[in-house]
Amino acid sequence: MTTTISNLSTQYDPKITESKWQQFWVENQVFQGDTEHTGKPFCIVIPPPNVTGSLHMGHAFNTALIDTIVRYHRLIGDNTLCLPGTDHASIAVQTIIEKQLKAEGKTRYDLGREQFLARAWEWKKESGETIVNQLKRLGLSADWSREKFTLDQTVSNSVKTAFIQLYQQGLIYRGNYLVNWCPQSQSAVSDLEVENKEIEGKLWHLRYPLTDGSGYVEVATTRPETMLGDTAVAVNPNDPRYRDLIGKTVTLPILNREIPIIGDELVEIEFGTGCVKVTPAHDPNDFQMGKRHDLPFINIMNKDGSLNENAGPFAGQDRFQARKNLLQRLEDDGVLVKIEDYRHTVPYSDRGKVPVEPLLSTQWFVKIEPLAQNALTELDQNESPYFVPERWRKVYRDWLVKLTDWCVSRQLWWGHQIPAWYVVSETNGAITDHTPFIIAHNEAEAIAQAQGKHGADCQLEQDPDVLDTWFSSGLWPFSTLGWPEKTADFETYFPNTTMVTGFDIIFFWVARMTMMSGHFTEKMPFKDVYIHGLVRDENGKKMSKSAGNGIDPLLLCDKYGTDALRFTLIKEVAGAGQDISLQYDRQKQESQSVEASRNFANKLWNASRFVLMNLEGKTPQQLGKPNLNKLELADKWILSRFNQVVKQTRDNLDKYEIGEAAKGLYEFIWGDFCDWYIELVKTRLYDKENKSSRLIAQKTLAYVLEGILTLLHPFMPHITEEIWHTLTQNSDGVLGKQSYPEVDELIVLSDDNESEKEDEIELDFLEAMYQNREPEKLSLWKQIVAIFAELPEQFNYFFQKYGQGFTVGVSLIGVVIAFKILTTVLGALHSLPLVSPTFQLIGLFYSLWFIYRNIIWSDQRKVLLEEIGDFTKQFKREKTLTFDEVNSVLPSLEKELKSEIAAKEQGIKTLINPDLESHFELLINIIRTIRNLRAEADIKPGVKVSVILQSDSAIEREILQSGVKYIQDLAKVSDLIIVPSLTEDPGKVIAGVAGTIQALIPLTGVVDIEALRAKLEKNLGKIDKEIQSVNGRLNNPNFVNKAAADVVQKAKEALAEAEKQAEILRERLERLQ
RNA sequence: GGGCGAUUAGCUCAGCGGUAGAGCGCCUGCCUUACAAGCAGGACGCCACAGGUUCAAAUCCUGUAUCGCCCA
Repeated sequence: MTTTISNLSTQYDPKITESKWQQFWVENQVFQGDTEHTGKPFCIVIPPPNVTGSLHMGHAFNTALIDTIVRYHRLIGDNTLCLPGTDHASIAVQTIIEKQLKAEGKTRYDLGREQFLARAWEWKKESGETIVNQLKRLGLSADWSREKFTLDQTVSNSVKTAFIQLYQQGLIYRGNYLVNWCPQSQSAVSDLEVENKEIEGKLWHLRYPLTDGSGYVEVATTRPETMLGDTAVAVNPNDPRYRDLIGKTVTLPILNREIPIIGDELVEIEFGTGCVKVTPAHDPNDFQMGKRHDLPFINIMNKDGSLNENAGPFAGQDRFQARKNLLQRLEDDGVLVKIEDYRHTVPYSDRGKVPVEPLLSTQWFVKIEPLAQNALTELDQNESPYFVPERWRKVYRDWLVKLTDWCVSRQLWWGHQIPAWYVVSETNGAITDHTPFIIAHNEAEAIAQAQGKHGADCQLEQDPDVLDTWFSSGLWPFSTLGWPEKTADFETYFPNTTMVTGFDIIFFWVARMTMMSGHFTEKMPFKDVYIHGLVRDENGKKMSKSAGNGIDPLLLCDKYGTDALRFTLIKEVAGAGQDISLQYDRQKQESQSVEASRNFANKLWNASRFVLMNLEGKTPQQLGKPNLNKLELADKWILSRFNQVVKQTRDNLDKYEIGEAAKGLYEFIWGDFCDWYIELVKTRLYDKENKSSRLIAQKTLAYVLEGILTLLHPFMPHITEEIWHTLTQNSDGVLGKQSYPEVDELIVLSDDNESEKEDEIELDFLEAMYQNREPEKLSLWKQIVAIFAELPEQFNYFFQKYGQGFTVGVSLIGVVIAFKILTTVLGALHSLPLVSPTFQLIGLFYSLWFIYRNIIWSDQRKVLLEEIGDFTKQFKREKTLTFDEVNSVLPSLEKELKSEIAAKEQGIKTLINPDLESHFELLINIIRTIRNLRAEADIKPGVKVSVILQSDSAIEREILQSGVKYIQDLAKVSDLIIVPSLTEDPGKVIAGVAGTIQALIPLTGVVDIEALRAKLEKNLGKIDKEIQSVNGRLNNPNFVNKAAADVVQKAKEALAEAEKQAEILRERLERLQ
C-alpha cells in the first residue's frame, strides 16, 4: 500500500485515496475491538441511524465528531472500541411498506403479518446496507465485525429480557389511559413523536343551560366537536364569579345529557370565560379532572378519526367534517354565542403530519418514577453522566423531573412484538381489556404457564403490538455489548466512555438510556455525554426533509473529499453544543467553507511532497531523530512550536474542545510549518556543502511532518494515512494505530551520540524494569505498593487513599515523609546489584524520581498540585481505579521517567521555549516589515535590496544578528547592516518600524526614485481631485438638503476615506526627500 | 408565560478583564523549481443598545432590543 514520491501529483486527489483506505481499513479489520488489550477501555457506541434513511448532514457531523474522538483515543493507546449499528425505525419502515402495498392495491392485512415482515426484512437488507456503506464512506473507524441492528437476535433478546424484568418488578403495566393517537398511521405515538404547532385558530363560546332553569354558563373551547363527550363543566373554586355554581348541573345541548358543574383548581380563571367544558376521554387536563372527580369517560371517536356511536347524530362523520356540521347545528340552536380569533398550539404527528387525537385506549406503559429517580440520584450525587457542555445538564435534569409514564406499545407490526400472550379462550377468543395474559420469553413457556392456570386446552394469542422503537434504543449502550449475558465485551466496554449526540434528543434518548441502564446495570451507561448542535443551511435555517433544504454530505465528499467535509464540520464547532452553519451555493452545488478545507488538504499534500523530495528517498526512521545539540535556531523554533501544538491538541481533545484542536493544527501546519519553517530551511536543503546543517534540517522536517500527520489523523484520516505510508514506506501498519506525539518525547528519542554511553546504566536499569514487568505480569504498581506496605503507616495511608480520591494535604505529607525515609534507605542500597531485588529498586527509584521531580522544587510543586487536582477530578468521575487500570497508565509514566533521565543528562528539560519563540517572532516581524516596504516602493519580487536595521537595544541587535540569514532569505535582502544608531545620512530611503526597530531601505540604484515619486504624486493628484469633487457636492446646500440621507452619508464617508489616503501618500512622498 | 442560547469585519465564526482576531470574500503585485486549490502585501470593526463595577470592559453585573431553540 505504499507509493513513491514520483507518484505524487501536484494536486491531491481524494477520490482514489479515500476509497482505497476505506476498503483497506474495513477488509483488514484494523479497528476491531480487543477485550484482551491492556489499555484503558474506551468505548463509543454510535447513535444508530434509521435503516430507512440515507445519510444526511447531521449524521456526517455526528460521525465526524465521534470518529475524531475515537481515533484520538486509539492513538493515545486506549483499548478502543467504536461499535456501529442501525435502528429498525418502526413507524418509518411500516409507512414505507404500506405505501408500497397501497400502490399494489393491498393492505397489510391482505398480506398477513408473516409476509408483511418478510417484505420489511427484504427492504431493510437493501436500505440498511446503504446507510452502513455511507458511514464507511465517512471514514468511521468502527469495528464492523460487532455491528448491530436493533432487531438482531441478541438485541431482541435484551429487549425481551428487559420487558419481562420490568413487568415482574411491577414497572410495566397494561392500562386504559389517554395516549397520543395518530389517525393517519393508526397507532399510538409517544410524546416525542408529537410536534406542537402554533396555529391561528378560533375560540368558540358555547352556552350550556343550567338544568334548574336559573340561567346558563358560557364555556369557551378550541375543539367544539368534543362537546359530545363532555361529562362536566368546571370552574375554579377561587373564582368569585362562578363559585356558587359548583354542585349544580347543566344540560348538554344536542345530546341533552345532564352533567355536573365541578370546582377544580386546574381551571385557569383567565382562560376564555373562566368556565370550561370537561371531556375526560379527549383531553389530558380533563382526563386528570375526570379521575379526580370520578366522572364518566365517554369516547366519541373511532381509531380512524371518525366519530362513533356516542356522537349521536354525528356518528360516522370524519372529525373535521363533524366539527363543521356540529357548529352549524349549535348556531341554529342558539348555543353558539361568540367566535373569537385565537392563537394556540395543536399537536401534530411527526410521521402522519396530521393533528393527533388524545384517545382513551388500552396500552402498555412503563412506570417512570422509580427509573427517573435512580437517574436523578446519579446525576445529583455523582454528576453522572457528565455533560459537555455543562449547561445541558440542567435541561436533562428538568426533563427527568417531569417525565410521565411512558406508553410503549405501538399498533404496528415491524418491531419487537410484545412478549405477552393472551388467554383468549377465557374471553370468547378475543383480546379484550380484561383478557388474562402471560408474560414469557417465548410461546412454549407461555403455553406451559397458561396451561397450569387455565387448563390444558386453553388458547393463546400473542399481543399483536410492537414496542416503541425508543424502548430498544434505551438499551442500546449495553444491549449491543451482549447484556443480559455477562460477555467479555460487556465486562470490558461497559459503561461506555462517551455518548455523542445532538441536543434535540437529550430528552427522549439520553434520558431513556440512563433510566434503563441505571435500572438494569446499576450504572450510568456512559461517563460523558457530548452534546453537539445542528447543522444549519447557508441561510441559517434548520435542514429538514420537508423544507427540502438538506445538503447531501456525500455530494460534498465527492466534490471536495471526505477529509475536507469532516474538517469543515469540526473546525466550525468551536463553542460546543452550538449550531453550525454550512456555506453552500445551491446552483453550483459548491461550498466555500468545504473548499477551504480542501485547500488545506492540498497544502498538506504539497508540503509533504516538498519534504519527501528533499529527504533523498530516506524515511524518517532511516534518517534518525534530530540531534538536539546540533539544532539551529529555526529548528529549535519549529520544535518548540510543534511541542506547544502537541500539548494544546491533547489538552483540547481531552476536554472535547474538538474545534479548537482543529483550528490550532490548521494554523500550525499552514502558518508555522509551511509558510515559515519550510521557507527558512530551503537554502539549507539546497546547499550541498554544509552537510551537517542539511542533515539536521532533513531530520527535523521528517520528524515534524510525521508528527503533524499523526496529530491531524483523527481529523483527516485518509490523506494523513496516505502520506504517512509514502513517508515511512510502511506497508504493514496503519497510521491510526501508531502512537500520538507526546510533549518532549524527542528528548528521549533524539539521536544523541555523545550521551548514549552515559545513558547506558540507566537504560539497562529500565530494560530490567520492562523485562521483569511484562512476562511475569508483575505489575509495577503492585510492587510499589508492596514496598510502601512496609513503610510507616502515613505512607501506606497515602497510597491506600490514592484510589478513592485523596487530598492534596495527605499526599504531600506522605510523600515528604517517604522522601526522608528513602534518602536514608538509598544509602544502604547503594551497592546492591541491579538485577536481583529489582522490584524493590523499581519502587524506590520511581518514588525518588517522583519526589525529585515534584516535591523538591517549588515551581514543580505548583504543577503537581494542579496535576493532583485534575487527577482527583478524574477519579471523582471514575470512582475507583483498579490495578489493571493503573497498569495501563504505567507505560506512559515509565516513558516520562525515561525522558527525565535523558533530559538530565543533556541538560535539556523541555523543547518548549517561549523566550526563543518571542525572539523568533521579532525576526518574523522584521521580515514582514521589509516585505511591506518593498511592496510600498513597488520593488519587484526578484530584486534584492540593502537594508539598515537600527535598534537601541543590544539584546535586540543580538537577536537580529542571529537571524541575519533568515532575514536575507525571506525578505530578499543583499546587504544587511545592524546598527545601534543612525550616524550617517543614509540618503533617500523608505522607512518602516517594527516594535522598537527601525528598518530602512536605501532606494538609490534599486528603484527609479523619480518614477516612484511621479507614481505617488499622480495618485495623490487623483485623490486630491476626488476630494475636491466630493467637497464641492457636500458644500452645495441643494445636494445636502435634497439628496437621500444615505447618499449624503456615503459622500461623507468617501471624503473621509480619500483624505486618509491623501495623508498616507504625502507621508510617503516626504520620506523620499 | 417559563427557560436556554446568540448578537464582534461584507459572510461564517474565534476571543470572555489589559494594544480587536481567523477563514472565505474584496483590492494590489507575483506562473519565486512543494503548492495559482498557491505566494507576498493591503483595505475594512461606536465588539446590538443603555446603565453599573473597575485604574482598565467586546470580555464581569443589571436592564433593553432583535433573532433562534426548547417547554407550557
